[in-house]
Parts: sequence; structure tokens; C-alpha cells
Amino acid sequence: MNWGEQLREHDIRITPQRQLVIETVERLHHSTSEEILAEVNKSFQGVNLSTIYRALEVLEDAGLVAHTHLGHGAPSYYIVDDSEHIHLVCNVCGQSECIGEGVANELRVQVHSQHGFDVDMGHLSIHGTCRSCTELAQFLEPAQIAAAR
Amino acid sequence: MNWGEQLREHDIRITPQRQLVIETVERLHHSTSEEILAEVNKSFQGVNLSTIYRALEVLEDAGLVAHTHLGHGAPSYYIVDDSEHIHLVCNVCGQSECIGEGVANELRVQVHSQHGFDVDMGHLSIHGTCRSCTELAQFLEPAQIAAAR
DNA sequence: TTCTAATTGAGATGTGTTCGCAGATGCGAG
DNA sequence: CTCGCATCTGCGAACACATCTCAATTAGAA
Repeated sequence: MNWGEQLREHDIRITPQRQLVIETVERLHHSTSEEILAEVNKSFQGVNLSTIYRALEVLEDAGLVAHTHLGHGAPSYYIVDDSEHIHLVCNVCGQSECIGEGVANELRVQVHSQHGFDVDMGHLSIHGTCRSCTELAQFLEPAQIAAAR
Repeated sequence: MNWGEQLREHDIRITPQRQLVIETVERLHHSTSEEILAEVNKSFQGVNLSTIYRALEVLEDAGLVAHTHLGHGAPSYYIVDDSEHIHLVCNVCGQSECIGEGVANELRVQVHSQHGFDVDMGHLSIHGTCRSCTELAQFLEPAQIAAAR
């Protein structure tokens, strides 16, 4: 099923702006609303930021895109496809990496059986310290690492 | 070691404002910056919101408090003590519950061995759908559940 | 083609957080 | 005890991100 049908199923009109947003989110893989706006405006200037937000909202309702919070700032939007993934976000350098959802299956099962809670894996961001920052921490203070990145 | 020594160790001055913030965060268990301000101002009016933020920042650096993102809005601050915990946040009703960190131990070990990534458990918020919202979803639309809470 | 409800652009508004600066204060040295 | 000064605070402005209002436009059913 393509995204056009998927939108019509949710009684969501198909507009050029929404098409642009979907294509852009797909192309950029992970992007903030501002980044999406900038990219969309490269081909069609005049598209408004509120339109981007509204498009992202309906597309998220329709299950076509999802978002997760990487840094402290704006959330990152990405296309929902067959390969769900989890984000590891480093608190020191701010970099993030995607990993398969396999490592959290045990967690998902336990949380569901013990608490009846259904985990949304796509939204899961794991914060901590990445390998290289852990190694650097032997020599530098966190602030110096953050400054050097 | 009490918090006074812990602050001095980090070359952080002890002030009434910081003492108030620590005590308030401890008392409220989970609270936003605005809630802390309101609570602090009950006993001492005139304390400024930026002071709260700055206090929370240094206290976090010193490892006395930590924060996690529960809803979409302001982060929640809490005292770091011996009992680390994880937050389950329901995307439908917005409620959150604390659970022991045990369920994520497997995850922590795997993420570390496979990716060299050191997970910050206190900051881990797991989003998804709670038990009661899963049950309600048989009868109601998500929007109706959110409205009814 | 016509009609209407959904959608859009533009800008105002809201919420949460940080900044810059002048004055106040904790606290170590004397 | 009191002095000196780096740090801290209050205040207001600025900032980042998100949402809302409203008139004009438009997708898509009839």
C-alpha cells in the first residue's frame, strides 16, 4: 500500500505540501521540522513552517512517520517502515546512532508481562555515554569533550 | 556524605536558593521547574525562575539531581539516590509510572557489549501504551481516551 | 463544473529555557 | 571579624520550538 492510499484511508486529503513532507522525511532519514522546511523550500519556496508541523501531525496519526527526541532540542522525524530501530544518544558529544530493536525485545516482553505496558519501540531513545566519549573521559573533562566535537 | 559536602567537592557555593531547590525536589519526588518555583516561593517569595534553572543545572552536574522527559512538555527533576528507577510514560493518557531498573539490566549489558555504549538508566523513559489505555482502546478512539482522563 | 469542508500562509501567541548585566553574597585569606 | 572578589542572584530581554487564529485557497465528492 502506498502512502496515497494510506492517507485516504484516514480521510486525509492529499496535497502537494504533504507529499513534499513525506518525500523529504524519507530522503533525510532523521530530520527536525526546521530541516524539513529548509529542504522543502529548496524546491518550493513559500511553504510555511506551520504547514510542516500540521503535515507531520497528520502523517504521524496515519502511522506514516514517527518522531523521537534525540538531543535536548527539536524532535527528529523519520519514516515508519518495516525496519524499526532504537536510538542511542550520547549525553556528552550529542551524537546518536541507530541500532536494531533486537536488544530491547527482552525489555519489551518483561515490561508487558510485569506491567501490562505496551512499549513503543520506535520512540525509544536510550541516553548515556558512547564508546568514544567513555574513552576520552580518561583524559578530558566532559565539558572539554563537548567543546571539541 | 550529605549534599553540603557534595556541593563543596564540586566547588559549588552553598546558598539558601540551592538548599531550597534540593529540599523541594526531594519533597516533590518528580517536579518541573515551574512546580519547584511555585513550591519554593511558598516559603520565600522573590526567588527567580532562572535561579531555579541554574540551581538545577549545577545540582545535576554534581550528581545530586537528575531529570527525565515524561510528557511532551517540561522535564521532570528528581533526587538521585540509591534506588534508580525507570519511567513508563503512556502516550495516550499521559500518565507515568516508575518501575525498578531491573527490567533493563539485560538491555544495558547488551548495549554495552555490542556497542560500547554506557546506558544512563535514570534518564530512561519508555513510551508506549499503559494497561488501562490498551483495554480502553477496545471501545474508544485514542482521542476520546485522552479527553476523558 | 459546482460546492463545501479541509487545508494553507502569514503572523500573532504561548511555553519552556537561556542570556546579559548590575548588584548582592558566600567564603577563604588575612 | 572584616575584607576582597569570584560566584551567584534577580530582573528583563531574548531565544527556540511549537501552536493557534483567520482569511484565502483548494482537494475532491456530487
